[in-house]
Amino acid sequence: MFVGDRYDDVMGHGAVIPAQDATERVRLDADNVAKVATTLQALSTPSRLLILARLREGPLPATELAAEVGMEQSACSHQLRLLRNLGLVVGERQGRSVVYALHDHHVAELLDQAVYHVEHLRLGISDAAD
Amino acid sequence: MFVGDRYDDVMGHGAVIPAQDATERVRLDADNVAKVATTLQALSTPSRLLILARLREGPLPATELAAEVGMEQSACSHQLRLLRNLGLVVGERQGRSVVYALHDHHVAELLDQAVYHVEHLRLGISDAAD
DNA sequence: CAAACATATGAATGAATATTCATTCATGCT
DNA sequence: AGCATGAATGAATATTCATTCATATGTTTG
Repeated sequence: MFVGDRYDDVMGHGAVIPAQDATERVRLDADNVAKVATTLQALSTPSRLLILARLREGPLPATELAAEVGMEQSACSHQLRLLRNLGLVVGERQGRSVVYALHDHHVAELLDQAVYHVEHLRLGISDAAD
Repeated sequence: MFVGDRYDDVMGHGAVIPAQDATERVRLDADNVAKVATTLQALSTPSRLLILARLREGPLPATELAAEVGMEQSACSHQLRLLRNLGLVVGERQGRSVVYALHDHHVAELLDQAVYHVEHLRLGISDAAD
């Protein structure tokens, strides 16, 4: 399993700017696609979305987190590992607990943007399977 | 329920969420979650991402589209149906062809934002399965 | 109408993955 | 040390889902 490690400033404008002025195109080459897809997959399930959304409001120990999103501890832990491996959340041990939090503001914004745009789509979700 | 507080840089990552529209908070109730998750799932696979990314640059008839993203016609059609059902793309018949395009600017922006944030995540993708 | 082209569909298969159960590991308390 | 709590793990199961093959529907042109 390989990972390109340096995506620092792929887009070339050293500062954080809203991407809405799309001067730089979406530009998805084969490399990026896999990475983007994999990461977005983390947001593609209700359980993980709930976890992230909850953490969006602030850090929380694992057990409380599981309780709040209505999952079994084990199931939640599995999903947290996934999110951890993807670098979306971080867990810090504090006594008996491990307090989880979003990794950084990009995760938070990604969440916000995703929810915002999805909410504003005229989506006729019918998704009659495949 | 502590829902609703701000994410006042609890982590110390210097992340004060700008959010283009502060009135629209993340607010994910059980209803929304499913919809958001379902929609984001459309972006969670390389094939569909490629399709959307290509359409992001302009409309295209189905066959050309399939060719450009390197998929079989059938597979591409299946994915297009999915995207259609989700309201992310639209297809308009023009003679023999059906020309596909992104549904609206929200889809385009969702794509941009997703790619932008994912690119800027220090993600240690290792995802050692589940 | 027939032939050729363009797209959609259905069934089937295989891979990926979310969940549960049982167990283990780690930490704190008395 | 012994016990209780919190979290992670592995194996097993069930579900979800992307792709392929074969076929159907639709559309234009000869």
